[in-house]
Amino acid sequence: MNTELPKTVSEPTLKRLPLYHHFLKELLQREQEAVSCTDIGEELNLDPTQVRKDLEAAGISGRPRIGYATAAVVDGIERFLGWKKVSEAFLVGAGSMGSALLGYRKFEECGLKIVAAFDRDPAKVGRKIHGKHVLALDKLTDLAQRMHVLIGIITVPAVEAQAVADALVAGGVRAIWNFAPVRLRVPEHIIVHNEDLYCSLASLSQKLGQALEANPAEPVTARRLRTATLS
Amino acid sequence: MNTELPKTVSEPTLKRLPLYHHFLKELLQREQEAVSCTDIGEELNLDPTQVRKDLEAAGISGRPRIGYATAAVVDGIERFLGWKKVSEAFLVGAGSMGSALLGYRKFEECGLKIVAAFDRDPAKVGRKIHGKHVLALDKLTDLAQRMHVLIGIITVPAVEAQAVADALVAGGVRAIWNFAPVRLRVPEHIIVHNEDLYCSLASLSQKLGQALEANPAEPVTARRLRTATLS
DNA sequence: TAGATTGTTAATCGATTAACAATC
DNA sequence: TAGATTGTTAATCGATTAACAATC
Repeated sequence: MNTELPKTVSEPTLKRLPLYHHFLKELLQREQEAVSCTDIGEELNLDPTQVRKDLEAAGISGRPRIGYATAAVVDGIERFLGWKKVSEAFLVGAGSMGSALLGYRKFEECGLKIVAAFDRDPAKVGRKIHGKHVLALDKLTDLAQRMHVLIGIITVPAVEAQAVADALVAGGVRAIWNFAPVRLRVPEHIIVHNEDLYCSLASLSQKLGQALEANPAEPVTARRLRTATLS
Repeated sequence: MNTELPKTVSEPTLKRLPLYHHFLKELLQREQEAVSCTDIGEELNLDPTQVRKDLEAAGISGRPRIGYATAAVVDGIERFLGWKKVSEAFLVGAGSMGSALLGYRKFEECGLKIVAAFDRDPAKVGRKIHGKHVLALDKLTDLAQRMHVLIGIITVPAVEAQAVADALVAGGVRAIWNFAPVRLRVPEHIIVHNEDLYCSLASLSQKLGQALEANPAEPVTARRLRTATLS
């Protein structure tokens, strides 16, 4: 009876959809009711055909000659990305990165509600960060199970990440957003997204090196000035 | 005279190299002097041929039957990624995310040295975060210019990001690591890397939604228990 | 009607994977 | 020598881009 085929959508497409969403929300505020792929492409520096393909993948259609109805696209993207029904998450590791994430209020508009944080450090347990309770790490699995929390966010140091992942999986979590610079070993059916800043940085670093090689800068005299300035 | 052709290396490859680096450093500590692509692939769940191709792209070669010399690979990756010569960076936006990044000490091992932070907020200016001075935002361009800083890290709110990018570019920065959820408009020769958490989250969220549709969980009775537990 | 824009199919491009020869 | 592993070329796969028909 279900006509919808579970065609999977490519990662690049999934990451572009929020960009469209963001732009179209702006257009909505300016009360622009229709938009073409060309408009979107120009704003975001993307090929119009690619935009059209992405929207099609998200199940959104427009009308020849008219374009897409702005509100319909916004709504369609939200629905497609699962932003309508918010999932609860536990954040593990209330360090500086964890605390920063606890402060991202817009996550809730993107289907993610962090309901509690966990930390090993007794000094942090019992406190609140950005309005969220910090609980003891050893309660993680049990609470995840009882509360049927679906998402785990890992912001602990690398060495602890695997143990935390195990605890989350034991607690029945279905997806893990991993900020620790390690590859986690988890059962196949668990969705893992790695947010490894060192990997991103590596790519930036390499490109900068290439660019500097091709077109160096910074004469030595300037270097000397620099040292004087900072110290 | 320069035999090296500036063949560009793909983004996926660049992001895998740090993974190899991390694993091989571990092997080094265990004094394992040689390693095969199969070993690496098994550890990181990657195709051995892909590993070999990646290493080749980084200009690293091994020996048939023996494998790769662990130390040589570690060194080769560091050299290739530009981790040997550290570039200085300014971080703009000393909020929670900015502060978190200021605390990442390992960045220096990856070619990135954050030398100062900037913020609009007078209450933050003059203070130190993780040992780095917070300076007034209006000094950004001038200081970047005089110190020949090459990298800018943007951790300000979305609305301010473009202005900050402009200031960084005016200051002569060559690369921008952008954590604000906006697409920046910068001259062509500037390298921009977007670290848009909402885009990453979107992809996670969509996949979770798909997975839940295929295999739902969480009976209503459990939901009720949950509410009782938290409040 | 004419023209702009979507929808859709085909072509291109690039990355991954497979096959196999070279080599220690 | 035999066998394991690299190096390298070919095949596959998937995403992007181009071409063009359909349509309002």
